[in-house]
Amino acid sequence: MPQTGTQAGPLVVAGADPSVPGHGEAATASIHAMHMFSGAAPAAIEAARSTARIERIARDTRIFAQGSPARRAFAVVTGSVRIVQSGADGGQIICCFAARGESFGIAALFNGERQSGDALAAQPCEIASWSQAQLLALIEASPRIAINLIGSLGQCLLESHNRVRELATQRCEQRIAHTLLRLAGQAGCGGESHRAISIPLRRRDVAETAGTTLHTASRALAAWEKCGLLATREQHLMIHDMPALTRIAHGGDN
Amino acid sequence: MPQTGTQAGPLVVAGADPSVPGHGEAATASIHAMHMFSGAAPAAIEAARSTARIERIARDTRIFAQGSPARRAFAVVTGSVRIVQSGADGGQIICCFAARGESFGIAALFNGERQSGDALAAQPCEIASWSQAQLLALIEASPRIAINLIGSLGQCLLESHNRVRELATQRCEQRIAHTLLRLAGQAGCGGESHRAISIPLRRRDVAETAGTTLHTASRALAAWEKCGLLATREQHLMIHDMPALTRIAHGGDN
DNA sequence: CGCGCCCTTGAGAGTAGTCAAGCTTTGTGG
DNA sequence: CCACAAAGCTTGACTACTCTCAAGGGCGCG
Repeated sequence: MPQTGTQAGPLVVAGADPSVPGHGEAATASIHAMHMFSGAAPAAIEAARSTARIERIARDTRIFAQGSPARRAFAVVTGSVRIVQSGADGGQIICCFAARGESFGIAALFNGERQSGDALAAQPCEIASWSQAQLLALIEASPRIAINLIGSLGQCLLESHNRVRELATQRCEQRIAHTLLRLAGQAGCGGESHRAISIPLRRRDVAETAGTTLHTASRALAAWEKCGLLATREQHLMIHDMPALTRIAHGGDN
Repeated sequence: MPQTGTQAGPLVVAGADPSVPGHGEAATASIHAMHMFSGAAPAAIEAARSTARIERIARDTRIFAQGSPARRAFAVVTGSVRIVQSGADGGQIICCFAARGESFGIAALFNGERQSGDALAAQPCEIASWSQAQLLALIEASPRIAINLIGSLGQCLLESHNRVRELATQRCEQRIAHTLLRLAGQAGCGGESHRAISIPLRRRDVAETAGTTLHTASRALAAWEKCGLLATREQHLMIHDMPALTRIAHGGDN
């Protein structure tokens, strides 16, 4: 566990933009707003602010690699990140997306495991990170941070269990619908029935999140697009009829 | 959040055996050995010991119910627990098993979520539990406990992601093999090539863990049993050829 | 003895994966 | 500004894995 301060070594991040010195003002302001620090002692938040390494990441750049030992805790300041796991046989899935304010790369941090997937910038990002030792110190100063992390890891786990059940028991179409609803909940903006997903999604991404093939996902989305249920514009999905999607997700039509 | 001490109300546990007063000696000794307390301050462990509610649970008894608010943290003293999630459509899966020394019911604890499944005693159990407030106090006294919980939740999450990938990309047979290997790792005893799984498993359990139907699981296990790869005796699985199973799991034969 | 639970096995059908081809859009370099 | 290449999307036809439906056997327990 090297480096303690702001002398950011190029340990994990390729493609960091050096035009950002390390502590952008806008970025540090939003550390308050992060899940993991909500309700923490002001001193701990200040410490988090001053020890954070903040980096600007270009789209599709890798933040950490599958199989590498987990040495840092990450959180999204702006943009979004997707975690992609590849199997030995070439099979790929998207484990999850991390949106603004969410942490990622925590699951393997305190148990000696290796990262279960590549973390890739789904769009241009600012990413904050802390070394394991720094995070431990922060938790020591304010255990509330650990509680928050337990809460969000738990949420991921519950969600993952839902996904497992859907994969095991539901039709492709239902799973794709669920996938969109989940993403709309996590990173959507708009009203009750119209919602736009702020993460760029190719067909392939939808497929790998829903656990199906590009072809099947494309067929379903094209069909829904045809009947006005949703629309795609430059890899951004807009849902025009949430109730109908919900009905499909619940197996309403067959 | 009611009750604070040892006046155990029948809040969650049905079928508790009243012949156990509350603090068995053997049970409290093994609190030391639990993951969640490993490395914690002795005072915190003592506090954990003195505040734990310990209950004896009969096989197939429900410890908490899917959809109920999470109010307590649980850990297995002896026996094993399975967490079963049921969908609105009747589809069921086994989210995970908790074996000796492992905690469960934590995922929904600090985020206001509800339990994602029923917790059922897979065999006669002794279960320790603490209220949310008690656990918070323990963590305050020794943040190491929170770190341990983050570690084990993280491990569950990594495992769940692996399961998702397997469900999305692999054949039934491979998934069943993976399931057995995972269980052998978690609750197995024996050597390199011969291993017995100490959790009782019906065909149905294997199916719901691997994400397939009773029938498909039965066919695969019967075939493997026929060629001496494994054996079943009274719902207990013994694997006789781990390398061969591993080969199947990796798609070795097709 | 009969009922319930668990396991096995067979036959048929359908969802979704695989293979294949062509279209649209985007970006790059001449 | 156009040509070409690369990436992404759509669609069709075929195949097969696995689910569904169905029936029957073994075992323990009331």
